[in-house]
Amino acid sequence: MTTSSTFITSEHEETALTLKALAHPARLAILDYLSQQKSCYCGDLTPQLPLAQSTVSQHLKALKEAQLIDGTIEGVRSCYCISQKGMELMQTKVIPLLQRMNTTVSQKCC
Amino acid sequence: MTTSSTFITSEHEETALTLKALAHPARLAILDYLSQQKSCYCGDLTPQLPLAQSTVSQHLKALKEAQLIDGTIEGVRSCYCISQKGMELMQTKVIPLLQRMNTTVSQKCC
DNA sequence: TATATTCATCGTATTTTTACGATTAATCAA
DNA sequence: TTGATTAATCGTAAAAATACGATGAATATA
Repeated sequence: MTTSSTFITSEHEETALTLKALAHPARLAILDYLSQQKSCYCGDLTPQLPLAQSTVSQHLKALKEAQLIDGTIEGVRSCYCISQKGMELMQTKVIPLLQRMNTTVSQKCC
Repeated sequence: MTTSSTFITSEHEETALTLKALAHPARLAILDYLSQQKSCYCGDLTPQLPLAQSTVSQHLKALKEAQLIDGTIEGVRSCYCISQKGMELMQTKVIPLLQRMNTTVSQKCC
């Protein structure tokens, strides 16, 4: 892990953590699914994914640690949903950073 | 690497690759810098980053392979710039996927 | 031509990520 | 109470990412 400097800012550090949590096909698929389903149980995901139950649980943990989803225990099951706080983070931090890279360069470089 | 299914689509696979390239503080910082500078040489970056020259070169390679930057050899130096094609990809693929997760859920789940 | 500069690549060590099966804890149903 | 279900956690193996120094190829300069 690199420490933040003038060049690498804490914004870069923090956003990289969120992007890292997003940067896996299964985790993107889970988030995509949750955005349609409002909520689901871990057990709903496992049969749909080409992954073991323990692996799915690990991915959910990663998403939760990145504040992208919320999870609650409901009896014997665990219910997950998109995190409002996480989505705000996306809107205010992640997407703006990606957006500002797109400084429509008029002429090709070099 | 997981293969695409109905649940994990090729969109998820492809976007995850782009996000993975973005998911590092140094690479974000480089892209951020390039978005302001239009172009720069590898040698401009190395002294600003807390990383060895070979490591910076590796990060540039990763960004190039993800189509996020273009690179051209200019004599003894290498000139890099934001890739227009990559930015289109961001606008049409990556950001839309992130955006559509934000289905403003009215009530908290679970 | 000889030397210096720039940067990619190679080899390698370390850390992190990804995945699995086995186990455990908690709850539910019979 | 007993047995089944659900999902987290543990231990572990394999793969990928990250980092470095050393080297080499190409070009520029003296």
